[in-house]
Order: sequence, then C-alpha cells, then structure tokens
Amino acid sequence: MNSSKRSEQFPTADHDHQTCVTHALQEAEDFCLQQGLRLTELRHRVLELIWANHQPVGAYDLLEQLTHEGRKAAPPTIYRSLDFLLENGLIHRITSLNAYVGCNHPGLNHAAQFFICEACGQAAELDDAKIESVIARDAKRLGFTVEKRTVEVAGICAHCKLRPNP
Amino acid sequence: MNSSKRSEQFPTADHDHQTCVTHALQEAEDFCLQQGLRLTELRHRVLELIWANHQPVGAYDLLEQLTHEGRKAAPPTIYRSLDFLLENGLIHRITSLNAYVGCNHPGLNHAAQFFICEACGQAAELDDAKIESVIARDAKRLGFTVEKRTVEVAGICAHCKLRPNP
DNA sequence: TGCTATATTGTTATATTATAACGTAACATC
DNA sequence: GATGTTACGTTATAATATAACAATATAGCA
Ligand SMILES: [Zn+2]
Ligand SMILES: [Zn+2]
Ligand SMILES: [Zn+2]
Ligand SMILES: [Zn+2]
Repeated sequence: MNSSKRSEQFPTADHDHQTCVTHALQEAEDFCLQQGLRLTELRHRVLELIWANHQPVGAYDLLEQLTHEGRKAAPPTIYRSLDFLLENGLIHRITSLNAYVGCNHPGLNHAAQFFICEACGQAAELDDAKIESVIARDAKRLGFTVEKRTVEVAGICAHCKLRPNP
Repeated sequence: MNSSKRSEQFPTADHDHQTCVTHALQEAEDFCLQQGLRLTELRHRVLELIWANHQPVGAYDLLEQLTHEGRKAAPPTIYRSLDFLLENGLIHRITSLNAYVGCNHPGLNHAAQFFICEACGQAAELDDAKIESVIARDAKRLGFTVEKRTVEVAGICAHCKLRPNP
C-alpha cells in the first residue's frame, strides 16, 4: 500500500487500516522529537484515536472514547490536545463538520482542501497548488493579505456512488 | 455608486450604507414575488437586519436585535427565517464564522467564495469561475460528485492594511 | 362568506460545540 | 531540592443550533 498515494484519494474499504494509524503515529513521533515538541501520552492517544476513526471525528466523540477507556476527561482535556495537534500541523479541523481529521502531510505548513463524502463520512485531503494560486490571484486583486484558507467540498465519493448504502 | 461592482470588493467606509440595504431589500421583494415565495414581515425584517449590519452577523446577534425592538423572539424564530433566506439564496452562511451575510446575487444558484477581513469583520463575496473549474477538475479526478462548496479565505483587507485600527 | 388544509410563528426544553477560570501535578532547569 | 513553566484536572458556563408541540395566520376552495 502506498500511503502517500492513498492520501490523495478516498481510501478503499479493503485497505490496511492499522498500517495507516501506525504510520501516522510514527511520523508524528518523529516530527515532535525533531521539533522538540512534547507529544505526551494524552496527545499521543488523542491523535491515535483520530486516526483510528479514520474519518473526521467530533471533539465530543473523542471525549467519549477517552472516558470509555477509563480516563478522566472533560471537554478541556480534549480541546487542549486538539489545539496542540492543530497548532503543530498534525491534524486539520473540518470547519463545515466541526470535526477533526489526521493530516496526511504533517510538518509541512500547507493549505489543504477537503472533499467530504456525505454518505460514508470519509474525507480526502488534497493539496492542489492551482486552487492556491487562483485564491492568491483574487487576493492580490482585492489587495487582501491571506492568513487562512478554508476549502471544503461536500458531496458523494466514487465508492458510495457504486454502493448506495455503505 | 455601482452596486454590482461594489459587490466584488470590500465596501469603502464612505459608501452609502442605506442605499445598499434598500436595494437589497427591493431585489429580495421582487425575487420572492416572482417566485411565489412569502417574504413575511419577520423574514423581511431579518433580511433587513442582516443587510443593515453590513457584515457577517451571528444568529444570536440578530435575535438580540429583534428582541430589542420589542418583538417576541426565541432561537427558533431567527433560525427559521435564516433557513428560509438560505434556501432561497437570499443570504449566505459563513461556516468559519457561524455567521450570515446578505447575498449579492440573489436568485442565481451560484457558488460563492468569501474573503473575510479579521480586522474589520467585512466580507467580500466573489464568484470566481476559475476556482469552480479547478474544484470541478479535482472532483472529476476523484470520481466525486460535488454538492456544496465552502471557500472562505480569512485575512486582512486593503483598507485595514492602511488603517491599523479600524 | 365560512371551512379546511397548510404554512408560519410562539414557546419551552434540550442538544451540540467550545471556552473561562482556577487549582493541581508533572516536568525541566538550575 | 527550589523554582519557573508546561500540561492536566475540575467545575462552570458561553455560544450555536435543533426538537417537539401548541397557537396563529394564510391560502385555496366549498
Ligand atoms: Zn494536511
Ligand atoms: Zn463515500
Ligand atoms: Zn451570493
Ligand atoms: Zn478590514
């Protein structure tokens, strides 16, 4: 399985789920070590849960998963970890879903675009330079300084078009 | 003042605010008459408030403005009107702000992009066909059927770059 | 006109997402 | 080990949005 290729499309139902998670966690550990960031046990576990869900997942869903495994956790517990992971580019927030998803290219300070399937809940992360350049051109015309981009496309993925009820 | 031109950029501080509102309301009334839609007094007033605010405004802000003018209103009051206005393309929802703004091209079923100033709160609505076509191309490559697009760019507008404290 | 179906609004309660405030524990550095 | 800093625990609350049902207004028709 080619992970970097997979990241540019919707995952198939038969792909090796656990390998994705393991790989992402390993990348995060390496990245944090390199950057001198403290990927504490809690942050590590939250990131692992996000990847294990394997699709955008809400903060309170994560919170419930934490408490179900015996950990004392309240909303700030989860939001602090999410903030850390967001700030350091290990996850993305999907604004239109109020949900969080693992980043496929951690470390790079990149602008991502998301294609979100309304049937199966999966999201594909793209990094299309063309979209960026068109936005940059519009911004230039407006005299606008870009800080943050949100590009989220909702619809139906190829797998779900074939399979009416995923 | 050329309204259709204004809509493609950030409004200047000295433009005729009231004319914007009046014009937008007139357009909405015409549109609803044409379409057989009931722009009730409440819906009309909510749309007027949105335009009068002249920048993306939250549901509870609108609710407070309604109650301050003596009307009995609860959250559903405002959300129902917002739903009506959204469904019929008279306003847009800015996902990244949880806020609502008048549409500059009501009637057209168009995909809008928003450039949002983090300093003054103003938002410019664009309808850039290039962005649409790039998204469409990506979608085609993914085999993805697009239902809804969210393109929101946050940053600093040209006016605020000149004037540090608006 | 009055009757009836439908659409709209009122009202109360609650769900969902996120943050404030403050105390405690862990960690790092000296 | 003392001290400053970072992370976490805990309680309360803010901000956004919807569910459910009752009352009212409107539209279309008898
Ligand atoms: Zn990413
Ligand atoms: Zn799908
Ligand atoms: Zn519009
Ligand atoms: Zn501005």
